[in-house]
Amino acid sequence: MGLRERKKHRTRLSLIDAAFELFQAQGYEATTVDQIAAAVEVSPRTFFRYFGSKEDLALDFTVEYEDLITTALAARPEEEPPFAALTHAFREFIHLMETNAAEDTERFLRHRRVLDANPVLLATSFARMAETEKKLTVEIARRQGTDPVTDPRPRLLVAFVTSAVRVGFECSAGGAGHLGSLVGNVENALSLTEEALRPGWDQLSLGSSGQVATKASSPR
Amino acid sequence: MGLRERKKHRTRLSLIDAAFELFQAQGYEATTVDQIAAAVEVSPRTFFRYFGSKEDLALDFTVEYEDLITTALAARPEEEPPFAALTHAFREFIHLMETNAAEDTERFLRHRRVLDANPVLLATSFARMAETEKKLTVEIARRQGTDPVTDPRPRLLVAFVTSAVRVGFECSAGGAGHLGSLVGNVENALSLTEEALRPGWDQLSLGSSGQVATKASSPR
DNA sequence: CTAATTATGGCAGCCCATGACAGATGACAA
DNA sequence: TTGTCATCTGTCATGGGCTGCCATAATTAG
Repeated sequence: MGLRERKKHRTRLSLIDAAFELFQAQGYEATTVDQIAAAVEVSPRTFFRYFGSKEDLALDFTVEYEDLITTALAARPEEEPPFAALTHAFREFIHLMETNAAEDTERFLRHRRVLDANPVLLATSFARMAETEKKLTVEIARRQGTDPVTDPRPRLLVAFVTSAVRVGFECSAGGAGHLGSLVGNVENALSLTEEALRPGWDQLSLGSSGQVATKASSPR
Repeated sequence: MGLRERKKHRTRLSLIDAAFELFQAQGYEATTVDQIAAAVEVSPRTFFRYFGSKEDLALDFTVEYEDLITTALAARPEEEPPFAALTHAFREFIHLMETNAAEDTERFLRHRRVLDANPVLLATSFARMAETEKKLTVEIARRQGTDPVTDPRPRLLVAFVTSAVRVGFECSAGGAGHLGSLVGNVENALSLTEEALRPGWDQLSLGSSGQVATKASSPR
């Protein structure tokens, strides 16, 4: 890897770190791109060569997490039922945050704190999750042997699990920022979801419909 | 109602209608506030006196819908189990769009089309739904006789149902814009969700935990 | 060392959004 | 009707987010 590339990578990380320090110190909205650029001694114009927008920087990690989750799901054994595969993938992801290098763990918690302090940003981060949901749905549908676009069931399954994770995060939002409670809350939400679902529903074993949607009935 | 107030109301509606016409013609992003203001022959500054932002205008109807849904839920009979109350509230809401005046129905469909064409906007609309979810959760928790902040179960139930509605909308996104298919898809998604959930789970009848979250276990 | 590639900085400009001030318009009472 | 008052509206100025353009400086390749 050449000098040029290393330099770029370093600048990128510097921008992220400087930005999040400012976000924590004075809030996301109150922090201007000029401030971030100045902190790294880079022209504001250059900032936008690294990140498409201030929001892009703030939510940059989401793409990394998307990779982690989708690959975690892909790595689950083929025999595992869809719901178990999904929840285990998410569990693995969360526990990865614990076993990570302390530096990465600290970054993760800082992200969470900034997001929890900015409802709009938090909402946007979940909005970006929609893309991840699509990918997860494709994989789940494959495992269920159904079609991810005409059959809403894999989509529903994915939505249920991601909802649980989201609720788990929400529960930990206010309370401090230590990782343990967050992990516990997500675990708990996933367990509750498992209790809530009818056993075997995720395996499409019964001859239940699911394709009714394509008929687009028009009552009344 | 005085002339002044009528005028304001008329200007407000004109702005919304002009905006959505432009949104459909050239896209949301490509439409500037100046264009909207010009179309209604109003100064751009005045635009911001009616709406806090361009996005506010585009998502204005969400607050109206929030009212409809929360009051629909509140109106459900007290004996009705929580899940049924929720789904019926949503069903009523959707069917209301059908029985509405043709003008309102047309507006509703136009909203959907613009949202479906703008992923960011769509995502933001669901983000705003978070507020609605909170209110629904409070009511559901009340009916379940549990606490909406310490017990994640009512939150999960609400999240499941709203997820289903969202998936129903998604299914209808591409296909044309006629109301029938949308209603059918949402109905279908709700039915599938009912199939997916373990009967009685929403009534917290069993002695299942639910409060485990507060212990914040930290495995590994 | 030279030449091509590429990152950077500065500038000008667009759009969104907000505060301040002044003028216009409707509301209301004498 | 008229005059006062509240409120709405337009204009101006400002700041922040974001982009295109061009010149310059740095890195890399030959």
